[in-house]
Amino acid sequence: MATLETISSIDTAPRHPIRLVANRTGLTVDLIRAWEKRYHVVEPARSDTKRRLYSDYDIERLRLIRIAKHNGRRLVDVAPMSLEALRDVVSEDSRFDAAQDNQAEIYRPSWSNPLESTDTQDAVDAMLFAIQTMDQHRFDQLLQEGLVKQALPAYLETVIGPLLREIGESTRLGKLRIAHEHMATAHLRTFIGALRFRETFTGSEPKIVITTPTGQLHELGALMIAALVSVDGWLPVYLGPNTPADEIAACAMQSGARAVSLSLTYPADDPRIPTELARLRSQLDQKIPLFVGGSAAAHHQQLIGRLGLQSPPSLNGLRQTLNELRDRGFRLHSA
Amino acid sequence: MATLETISSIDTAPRHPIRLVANRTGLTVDLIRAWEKRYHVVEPARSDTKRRLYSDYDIERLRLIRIAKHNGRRLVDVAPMSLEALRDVVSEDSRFDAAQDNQAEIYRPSWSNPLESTDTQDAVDAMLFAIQTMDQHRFDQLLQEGLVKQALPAYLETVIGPLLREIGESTRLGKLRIAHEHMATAHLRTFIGALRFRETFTGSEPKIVITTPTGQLHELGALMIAALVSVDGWLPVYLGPNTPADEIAACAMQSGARAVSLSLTYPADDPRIPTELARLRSQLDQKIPLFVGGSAAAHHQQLIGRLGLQSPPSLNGLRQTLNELRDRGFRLHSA
DNA sequence: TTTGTCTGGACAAAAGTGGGACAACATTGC
DNA sequence: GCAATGTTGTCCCACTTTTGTCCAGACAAA
Repeated sequence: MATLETISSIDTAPRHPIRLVANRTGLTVDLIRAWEKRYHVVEPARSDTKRRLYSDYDIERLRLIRIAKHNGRRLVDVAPMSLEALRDVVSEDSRFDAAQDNQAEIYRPSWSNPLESTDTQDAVDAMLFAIQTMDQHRFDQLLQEGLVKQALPAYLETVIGPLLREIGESTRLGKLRIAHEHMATAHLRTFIGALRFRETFTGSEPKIVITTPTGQLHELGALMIAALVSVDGWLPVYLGPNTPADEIAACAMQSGARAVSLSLTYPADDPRIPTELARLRSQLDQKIPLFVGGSAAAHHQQLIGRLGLQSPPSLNGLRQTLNELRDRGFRLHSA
Repeated sequence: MATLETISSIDTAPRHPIRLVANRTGLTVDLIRAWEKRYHVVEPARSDTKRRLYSDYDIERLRLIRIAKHNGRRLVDVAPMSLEALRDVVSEDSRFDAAQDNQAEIYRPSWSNPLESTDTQDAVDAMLFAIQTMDQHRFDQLLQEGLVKQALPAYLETVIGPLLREIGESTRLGKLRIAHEHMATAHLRTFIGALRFRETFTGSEPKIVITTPTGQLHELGALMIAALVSVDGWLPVYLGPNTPADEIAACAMQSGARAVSLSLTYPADDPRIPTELARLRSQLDQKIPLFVGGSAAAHHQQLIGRLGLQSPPSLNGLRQTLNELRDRGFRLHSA
């Protein structure tokens, strides 16, 4: 696959002329030179005739510096930073932006299957390529095709989950633009949301409230859960992202839900998470189990244990636990 | 116990320029300086050229003070408070807010306006009732039914649009819980998103980039536009909410879009809006028109005029303008 | 020949600073 | 109530610092 060759170490071989760098970074040629002259932002190698030759590394630096500037940093401050420091600064800034940007979804499914067959990996790569070229139609097509080949639960676990993780990672590393990530996220939101319409309801399904707590703006993990559990005969009460604990509890009460499931992804260390979880657990009927999943669930193991929450290791684990709960509940209910 | 570890130690090293602080807190640069001048809200360190340098601690203070203000506190009262005192005040206020929410009345059809054409108003009322009773299935059913009775553009304008306004208003007034609003929003996101799949593409449609600018987190307006224009033979490049100006411009360039449309709803007075719009307009090819719609567009009439943007008064107006643009473009293209 | 890049410098726009003015709004005292 | 007073967001000014753009003359690439 050539789409996303491992990006961990960026090529430092000097090969790109300044014009190409300008095109890729969105800076002007003059500006790149001015930055070099004044702050030594990058020190490109030279050809034997003194032409500047930039490496991928340089381009990455320039891109990040441009973003940092846009976030309000001063050139003087960011110019001497290393690539790693720049990445930290940029991700920190966008994380703490007042409006809590949608950027850089780092979805690391703690419940993902470590063994990946090449088949699904190819599918993911093809999708990433479609995203990179902004080929929405192709992307839709691939999503639909994949769904035909596998049952929904397996599809979510082996394709959609890894895809989300790769998108997040690639965006963070600058391989994908934020615009690409936005487009992909919006399409996936539509796609996964539409899955739920394929189910028919009898009205007697047990209900499960699904959402993300305050501060967690990425809803795709939660939406995947909603799609998944509806396959198994649950009726998801889906609240979207960023719901305060009080509201989740009230909703569970009003709808008569038998379970609540939350998805935690980003930011993983939001200080509001412990408070919200504790608050929710205390307001919720003790008989209602509270599930916590998502890539960031691992950061809160201790808390989860103390509060008596459930944190299934994978989508499959969640599914099984819910099935047991449903059947047990059914017996109790009819007895 | 570490469960509720309040982030006790915040970095007090001065390093952030005022612009970044404005970005992170949502305050304007002027306001931050005014607060310092009058109440010494924060006393940032200075660079050797007298530029203000704020610490994380300062930013946290400013953020809390902004929230306290939003909750109705007076600046004079909160300005001298310590960080801990501020946290207490803010959490106390939000608890009180939540308590008030609990008193939300049961559905009263006070929102049925007798003057309105009863048919669509009835539909909206019925949907609101379904939302309040958390009857998702009924809500879906009503949404689907309504779509059968009217063509999509009329449906969006006479039912979905008013419904969104009513939901927002009712939530603001406490008639609906936040949980209700979340459920309704999530469902509408799925419903409207699914509409776009009904269209078939030939690949020769003109493209239009549709999104909301940085800070605008509500995407339903933009999504409605995407659904609408696809009826008229445009191919929407839909980016979801909260896209930085640079990314919008880059996306328009890469996808070769012929138009860009933004939706502004909330917050209407976000100080980033003028900057982002100006930035976008300047980066975008002059030949590409930039449309600005949504309920908050009215707050920016002057800006829209100055930048030469287009702001159609209604969805229908947008539709007509786009149709003309499409046909004109077609002639030019084939001439 | 034409186009692009190089260096060094000049210039101008943008953004930050201190000070102050002002209008919108809320609160207080009568 | 109503006028006086206090509060607060925004804007303007004159000045400095920072940053983006442009130019000239020389050279290299196509």
